[in-house]
Amino acid sequence: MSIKRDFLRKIVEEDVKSGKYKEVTTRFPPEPNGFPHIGHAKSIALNFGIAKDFGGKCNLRMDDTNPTTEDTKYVEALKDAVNWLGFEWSGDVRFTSDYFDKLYEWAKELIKMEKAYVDSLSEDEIREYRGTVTTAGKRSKYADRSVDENLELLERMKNGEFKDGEHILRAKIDMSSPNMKMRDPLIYRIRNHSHFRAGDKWAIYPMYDFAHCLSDYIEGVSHSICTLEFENNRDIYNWVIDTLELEHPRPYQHEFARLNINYTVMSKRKLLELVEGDYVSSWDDPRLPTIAGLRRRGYTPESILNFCESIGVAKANSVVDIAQLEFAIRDDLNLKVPRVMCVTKPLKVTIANYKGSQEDIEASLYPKDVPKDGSRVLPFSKEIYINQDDFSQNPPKGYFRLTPQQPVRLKYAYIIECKEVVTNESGEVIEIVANYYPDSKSGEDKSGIKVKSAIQWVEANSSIEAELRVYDRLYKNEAPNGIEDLNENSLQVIKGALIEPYAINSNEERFQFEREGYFYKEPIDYTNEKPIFNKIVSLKDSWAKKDLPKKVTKEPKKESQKPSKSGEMAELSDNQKVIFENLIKEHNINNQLASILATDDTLYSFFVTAVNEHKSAVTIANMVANDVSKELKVNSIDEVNFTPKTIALLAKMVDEELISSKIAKEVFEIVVKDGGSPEDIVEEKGLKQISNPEEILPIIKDIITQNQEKAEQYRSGNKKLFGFFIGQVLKATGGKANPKIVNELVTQEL
RNA sequence: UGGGGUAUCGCCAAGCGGUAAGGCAUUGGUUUUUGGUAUCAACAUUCGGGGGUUCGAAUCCCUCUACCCCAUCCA
Repeated sequence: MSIKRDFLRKIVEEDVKSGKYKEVTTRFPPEPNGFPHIGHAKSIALNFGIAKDFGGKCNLRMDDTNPTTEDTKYVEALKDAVNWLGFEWSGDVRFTSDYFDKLYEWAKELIKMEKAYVDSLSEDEIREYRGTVTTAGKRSKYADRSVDENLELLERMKNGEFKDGEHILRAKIDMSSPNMKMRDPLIYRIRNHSHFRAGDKWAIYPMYDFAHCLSDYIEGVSHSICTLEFENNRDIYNWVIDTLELEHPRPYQHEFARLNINYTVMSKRKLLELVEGDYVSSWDDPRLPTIAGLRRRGYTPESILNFCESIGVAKANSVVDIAQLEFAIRDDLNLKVPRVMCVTKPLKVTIANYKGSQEDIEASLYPKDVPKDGSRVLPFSKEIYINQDDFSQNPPKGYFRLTPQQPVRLKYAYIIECKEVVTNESGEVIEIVANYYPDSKSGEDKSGIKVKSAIQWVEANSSIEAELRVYDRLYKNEAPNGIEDLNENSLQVIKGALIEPYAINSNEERFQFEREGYFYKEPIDYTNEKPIFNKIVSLKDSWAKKDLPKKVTKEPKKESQKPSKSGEMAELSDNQKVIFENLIKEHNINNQLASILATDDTLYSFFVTAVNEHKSAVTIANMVANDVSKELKVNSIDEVNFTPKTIALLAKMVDEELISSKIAKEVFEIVVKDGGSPEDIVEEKGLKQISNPEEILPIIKDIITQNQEKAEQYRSGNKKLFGFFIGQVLKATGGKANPKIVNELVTQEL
């Protein structure tokens, strides 16, 4: 288990530590209504990864509660994806549909508790009754049906006695809840539609909000991890479990940000649009971010897992740069796959002074920085092909390849130089006549010629023609909206590329075509007669980049924000104004503090009571407005461990310089957590402030000696380190040293 | 507009009162028979803005701003 943990793993870790759960159980719960994409991979990696890290289990559950959209082919695709990524789910694949009976019983339970009712409003009426985000909704007149009537209706709904939409089962919660999701959520709807697994048994199907939490509960899930858009649903999740009074341990829901990648789309709807509109070949089109697509393109599971790990898990909506994914696959393949030579745009080279008919050159499959062995035989003869890009008659500055003036090495073979350029009638170079240096053979070079680069080549007779499918980003737009943003050049088919025999004859599936990129034997269309390779990703190319237009640097993002009025404050009522003025005049409290106290009755009365105990308005006001207010955000005043007296005491000790304000905060936190009186805590833990320089000085000297280097840096201008020294001293004294004195002494000593 | 979230480098992302981690990208140097890899170095005096508290604030408090989610009988 790595030391660095995302926030979810921290939550899990804490739950494990506190003994909340005997075992960690997570689940990956897709709806089988589409093909999984790399966003699912993030979720898979997370859920299965957490289970693995904590020695728990992870289930694979098909959330199949909507019979009209789901299909078994998606179930297979989902299983494949999990397997391919290298994970094993615990037990069999689960289906929410397996729990339909249980779920139905719970629904009846809710009715009996008068916490659910059958509503018979129309769809439009329901929407209307729900209200809006700013106005409360109102309850349906059907909400008062008797338990028996509800039970009977539900039974008949289940048996298919009604048409779709005629009735609906709703939870009875709160039609004026600020959380729209809690306005009597729908929990069962009529769907006279057969289910791909349950067949025609049911005419009603549970809704997500009812089914999901209970399915988690049935499976003994401890941590139900989902994406951010379900944050609002968490209240129902808890409501259902609480209301049914299910026994502990019970699952809790946690949310993280879903994955977005630039230049592509991740939503089911948009992906479907691409496939159905024939903008791509199918769900496994190598340009798609689907697992099937990535897989067909040649991505390895390891690279995707590494990618998922590199992007982290957090709650901020974000868009990951596609370059990060490309890095992951390059990084993985670099150490794994053999190098091979391929000429994408062949240019014939005749070696005029080559005497023999053919020779075989043995060449390593891996560069020396890849710790793998293996070699293949490279035929060489008078007639070879090089890439058109590797020859130039008018080379740009810094061009390392073959020119009429500049020799080049044929990788693993000889150095050649251009003797004659043959052009066709339109002036295009169609052939090069070259000379080679017989004594320049790779590994036994005695020619003494220095070349700037070594290029790939293939021998004319033995090389094999192949088709290359080269993919570019699917969209030309970083944040694509729709079809109009598609990159029409996202697929480029190169026919007539020439490739060395080894690539065809070996069993390897992935190769690096040297100086070109990583390629994958097209898993479906490849035949030995017609070899086809998918380009997985290109190599980094700092030469090609030079010609590219520099990415327009965005204008400085620090757009000036409207400067808000300093110390802006809430509108005060007349009564509050009086208090406000009084606080400022009588107690010498600053505007902001006064405003906070004046606008909050609880804080104000807290303040007044505390000041009665100890007449130190400013100190107390600060503590009340900062620390007390913080606690009261979480807990109400009646359920909290402290009283105004606590604060008064603390303020007194601070005023008397018995403790520092830092320690006061610390003590306050202890009181909040465990209760007790401040004085006892200070006494018990020996937190009294040390203000005696003679006591502090040796410690400072010690720390400076231990950190000579940093002291030096400080003296030569790195003033940031001041805080470091203060921190060290305070740490050494357990926070007890009087920081003011420490400040003075450290300044003096340094 | 009510509620729920989120803001730290071009892109991800650590950080939880004491020196602003790391990765990707970018820019230079070294090595290199891949313009690849590896390696070294540079890249946030500042954490959305403004205030307050503190010896000290990305971290605590107040306030403003921007963006995302919620009014499917989808999940």
